[in-house]
Amino acid sequence: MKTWHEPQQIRSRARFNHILSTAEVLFAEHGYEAVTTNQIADHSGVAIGSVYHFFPDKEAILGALVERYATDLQSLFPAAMTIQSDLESVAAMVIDCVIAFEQHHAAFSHFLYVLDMGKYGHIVGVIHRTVIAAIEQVVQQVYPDMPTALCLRYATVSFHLVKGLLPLLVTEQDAITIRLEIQTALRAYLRAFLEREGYVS
Amino acid sequence: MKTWHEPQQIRSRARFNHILSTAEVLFAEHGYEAVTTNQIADHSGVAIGSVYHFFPDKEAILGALVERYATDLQSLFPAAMTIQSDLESVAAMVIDCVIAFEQHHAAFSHFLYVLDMGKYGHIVGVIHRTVIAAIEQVVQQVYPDMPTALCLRYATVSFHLVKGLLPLLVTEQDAITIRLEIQTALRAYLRAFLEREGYVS
Amino acid sequence: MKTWHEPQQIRSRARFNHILSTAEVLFAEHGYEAVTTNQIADHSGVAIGSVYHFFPDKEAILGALVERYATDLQSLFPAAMTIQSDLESVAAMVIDCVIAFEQHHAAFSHFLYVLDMGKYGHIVGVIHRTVIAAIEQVVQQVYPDMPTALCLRYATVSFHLVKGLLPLLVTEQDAITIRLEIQTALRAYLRAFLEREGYVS
Amino acid sequence: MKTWHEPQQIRSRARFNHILSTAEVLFAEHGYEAVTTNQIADHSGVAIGSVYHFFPDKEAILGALVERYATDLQSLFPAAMTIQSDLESVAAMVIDCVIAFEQHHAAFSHFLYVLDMGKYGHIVGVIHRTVIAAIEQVVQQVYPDMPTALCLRYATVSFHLVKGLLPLLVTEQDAITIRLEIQTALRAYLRAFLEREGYVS
DNA sequence: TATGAATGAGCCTTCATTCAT
DNA sequence: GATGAATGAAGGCTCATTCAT
Repeated sequence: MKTWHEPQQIRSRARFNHILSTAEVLFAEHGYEAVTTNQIADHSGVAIGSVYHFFPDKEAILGALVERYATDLQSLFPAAMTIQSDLESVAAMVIDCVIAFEQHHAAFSHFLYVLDMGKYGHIVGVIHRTVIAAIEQVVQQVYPDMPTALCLRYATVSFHLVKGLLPLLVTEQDAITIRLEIQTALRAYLRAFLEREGYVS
Repeated sequence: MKTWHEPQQIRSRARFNHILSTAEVLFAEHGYEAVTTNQIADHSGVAIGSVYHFFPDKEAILGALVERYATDLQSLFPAAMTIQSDLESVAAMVIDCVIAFEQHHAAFSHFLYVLDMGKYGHIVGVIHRTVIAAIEQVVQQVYPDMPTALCLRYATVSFHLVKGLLPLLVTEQDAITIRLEIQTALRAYLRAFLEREGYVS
Repeated sequence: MKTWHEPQQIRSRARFNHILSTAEVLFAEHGYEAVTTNQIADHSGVAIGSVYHFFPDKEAILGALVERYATDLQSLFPAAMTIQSDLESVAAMVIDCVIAFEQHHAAFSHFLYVLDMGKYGHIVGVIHRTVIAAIEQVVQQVYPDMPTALCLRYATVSFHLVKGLLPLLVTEQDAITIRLEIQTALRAYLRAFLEREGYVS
Repeated sequence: MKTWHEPQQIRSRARFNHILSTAEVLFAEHGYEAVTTNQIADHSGVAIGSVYHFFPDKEAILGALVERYATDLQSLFPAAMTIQSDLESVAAMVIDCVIAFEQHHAAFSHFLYVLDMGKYGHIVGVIHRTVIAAIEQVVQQVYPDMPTALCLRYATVSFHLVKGLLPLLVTEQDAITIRLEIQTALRAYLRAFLEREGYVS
């Protein structure tokens, strides 16, 4: 039996979102594993039973948050990217987009950089797939005759390239320089990739 | 004659190493957090008390293993590499070196890719620093007049670039293609970096 | 004209019975303890609050169902049975009567065989008493001058004898043989009892 | 990994038995389901962790107790029964044996009469099988040429017959009379069974 | 030194019941 | 009357660490 409910009413949805936002803050601050469901309840000003009224288990909270992020993510990229016909300048703004996104989605970097993919990949994976799909789509639009598989490969690699570099923005002291470095790397890879595959514009 | 007395220090060190190697295998298979200290003891054929005789706590086991890896890591890049004046061909070898290293250090990829840096960075960080230092050193030798800070930056960025991309070798189906892609990215970044900083050969 | 007003009492009683029948099915399938009040509400298509409108607590649902069974139980033994002067052939029918009853009262065997009497005896006990009273009455009619206490004792013992044996019908593979065995036991005890007490026909 | 241990040392075995005996008393008094593992720990004067050091989970405590009972059961029946060549007099003492057994095994009747067989049959079943096997063996010895299947059937039915009647000793006020009644029933069934199958002595 | 039994705080989850709407 | 979101005590179990032998 489903003892939990996807909220339909306004009141319910407010509560649902409230719990989710509380969890978001806690996840961002202490990490998913370190946060207990009772903490989420307490900080939400809600009984633990209410948390389990909305979510079947702890992982479902993670899942709901990820889904929320994935939704927001979909309205993030296309808007900024599709207009540009120049892939290089697209590459330039991707990083800024992500950084901006992180600002308004407290737990995003935790999901992206620290959560164990082997353990939570089946949940967090949507984020990866969403971003990769967005990149893929842009590339496909600019190079309509590029094979899908190739688009996907480029999207996948460049996504992980940026994903691997972004944490340096926090780790290293000179964020501005790092941002430049990431752009350099991303653009360099793009150019090399296109050249190798014979798509030199 | 006390010939039957095995020197205590040696026996001790053997036990220490044995426990560590057992932990290595377990960490590699199940991940650091999932492994219990009692498991390590059992699989080592040693009492849990003995584990705590050698290591003050669980993190110390991680620390010792990381240190062992850091030591081995110093001979990561063969001497031949530094001789190469062509950094591009060096870049080509780096990936193979790391892959080879992973083969003989079961938990390496777990430490590098999945362990939460926010939580264990103070322990695992040595690995990062060691590899980065190695890269830095190679670059410094090829470009003796490049400022240290710049060398370090290049080393740091390229390290994270590769670190971000390597997991794809396991995730994606066509490992050979991925390896090519990583090399492309690494070389492209190197070239762009040198060009931008005015070190065009 | 308020023809569109369904009489409240009837609607109420219908709801009551509906909930009860739903609970019956669930109890039969999963057992009383395993079924939650929310499950009963959901499967009834009724709000949990409504369940508690009709029943003060979970045990009251059990109680109402038991009472319903107890009522039906009073017509357990067909009128024809009492006419029979031969108690042995009566004994032959008893088992079939109970089996037939079980068929139309899904949770009956659960109440009779698995529910903890120490915990729910004060509720389920009615069933026992009703059946025993029915048996007692039959015996009394056939042997009008048998002391009530003796009738009661016989009824009690033979009831528990059958109750102890009936579950074998489900447990053991050859139900037909088992049914024969139960009849043998029941009749043998009857004969021995009558003989011992000096009621040999 | 087995985090719990079957105790080998004397100290350990004492603790193990102590916990088990505490559980026995609690099970007997409140029933298996009502007793919490923490209660067992508290009443044992032991930390909850110690309980889980010896038993993998709550059901294992039940299992260990059942096994202990099954062992004791095996030394109970043969001794008393095998000597007698007269099955009827054997039947006479069986009840006394069981009653005596119950006196020294506090939770026995709870296991036998109230524990849900559908849920715990896979654990408690050993008791059933042990007793049935004992009866079967005795019958086989007295009637060596009776088919095994028939022996088993008799053993099974007579076991459940007694099992169904024994609780009356506690429920009803006149225990002596009930005991007589049980013996009557058991003997009557035995005689009828033998007669029907053509084993009249 | 080596042993391994013992510890206990704390985690995730369930479910009968209430009460404001 | 009907609704169903909200409650929160309580339960089974884990595991890093200690310490008496």
